Amino acid sequence: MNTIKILVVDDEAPIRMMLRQALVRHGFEVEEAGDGSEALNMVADSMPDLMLLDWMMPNLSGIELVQKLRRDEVTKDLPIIMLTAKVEEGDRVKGLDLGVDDYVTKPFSPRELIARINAVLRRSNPAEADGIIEHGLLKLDASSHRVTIDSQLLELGPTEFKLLRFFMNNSEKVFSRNQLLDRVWSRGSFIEERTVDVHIRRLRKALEPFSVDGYLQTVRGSGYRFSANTK
Amino acid sequence: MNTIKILVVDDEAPIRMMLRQALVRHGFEVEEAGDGSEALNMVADSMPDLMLLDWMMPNLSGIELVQKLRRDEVTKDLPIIMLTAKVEEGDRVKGLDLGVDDYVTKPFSPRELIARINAVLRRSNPAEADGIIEHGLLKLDASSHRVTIDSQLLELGPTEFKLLRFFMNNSEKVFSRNQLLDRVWSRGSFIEERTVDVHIRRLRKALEPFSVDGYLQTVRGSGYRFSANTK
DNA sequence: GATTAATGTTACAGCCTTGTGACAGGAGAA
DNA sequence: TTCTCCTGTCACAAGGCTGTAACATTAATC
Repeated sequence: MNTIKILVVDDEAPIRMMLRQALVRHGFEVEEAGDGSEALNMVADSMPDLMLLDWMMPNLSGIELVQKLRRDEVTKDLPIIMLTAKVEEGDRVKGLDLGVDDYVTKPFSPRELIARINAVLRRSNPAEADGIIEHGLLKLDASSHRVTIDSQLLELGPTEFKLLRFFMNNSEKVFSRNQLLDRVWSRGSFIEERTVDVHIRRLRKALEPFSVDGYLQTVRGSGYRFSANTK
Repeated sequence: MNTIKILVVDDEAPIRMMLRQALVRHGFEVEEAGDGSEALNMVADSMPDLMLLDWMMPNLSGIELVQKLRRDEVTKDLPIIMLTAKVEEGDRVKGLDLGVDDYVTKPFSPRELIARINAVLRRSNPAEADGIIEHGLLKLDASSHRVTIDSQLLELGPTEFKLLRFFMNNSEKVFSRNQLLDRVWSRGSFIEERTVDVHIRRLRKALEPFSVDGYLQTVRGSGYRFSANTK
């Protein structure tokens, strides 16, 4: 599981601390900013996956910060959850117009906050619903999460499944180990390049009893390639 | 694709305006009603695809409106999403009993609203309407709320029933715990993902004495799948 | 053919996911 | 009220998967 980075923006250090604690406990990576302009820098620097923003802040207010982010092409889709002390009609409407993704009103429980965060993250995901991909005897059905070869069901682990899906969606192209780590393992993890080799090996072993081999090809010095052409 | 018509029922014009704006921007067709009786007329006239209903309204209240609609054969399946000012346990339960499809608590973001609307529409589509579904030895009669396996009556709790019905209506597809929470539990509250596991377990336990197992399959790392294929 | 680098294979300890039973609280019935 | 059924959560157990290291094998260059 890749770690998700959350930027906490609040002018009060104790509250940041509390939030950090709750978030870290649930496996998120946390960064902090004490005011709006600091937040802008951090967003530019490390592009978090989600921003938790206190509504009331000195200097650059929450409103302005959100406006700025929304205007920028790069950050206009950054999921933002606002923390509000209480529901004020005026603020609410403003926030809605700006495109904030969700509100959490204080006081809130850590669990609720986590649930909201997960909901927003899930929603902002483009939903990776593919269809059925076929290459020769190999058939991969993403919706049922099944792979068959010559009508025989294959047993694959999660990573092997993702790897095979990626290759079948990008056949005939060579990918370096690093590219594969980026695109199959999803960023954020620090994994040895050689790990890819091992998973390739596992995939090959799963296919071996059925096919005459040749789907997963090694391109020495460059990486691997999936090819439907037998041989 | 057909444009989808949404009826917005709220007594406050500014809020209707705001909602209209958000909905139109996402490609929906919008109609408005300022109170319950007006809403009844519009439903009769133009049969919208979904109704967005403010819980607090003068005259005909939200409760009464829903009751009336649910009693009428023509409108008893009209998807309804309620807008509530805050989560009141009592109201929520009442609403669930009446057959409201989902809740959105203010304040909410346009994105969240749109997401909920799409979720409800998606859910109401595959006609999980009453009917008899059969998969192998399993037979589920939605109208009489009965499940039999090999002609033996099964005792299921409300949640297990809904879960099984959902799976039987969407067999062979893998659903993540979160998807299941969205589509089987009316997601007004925040529920732990692992809760799904427990209900799966309860369902399996209920089926166990009869079948040779294999209906409810675990897809490690992804979720669960219902499959009629033994194994 | 020898040397060196790259890739194939295997084994394994730890982590993560899932299975499972227990339990407290809530809602409804008696 | 008290009782019963149901539900969501937790804690622990079990087992599968994963990333790495270590060793074997193959390819490339000279």
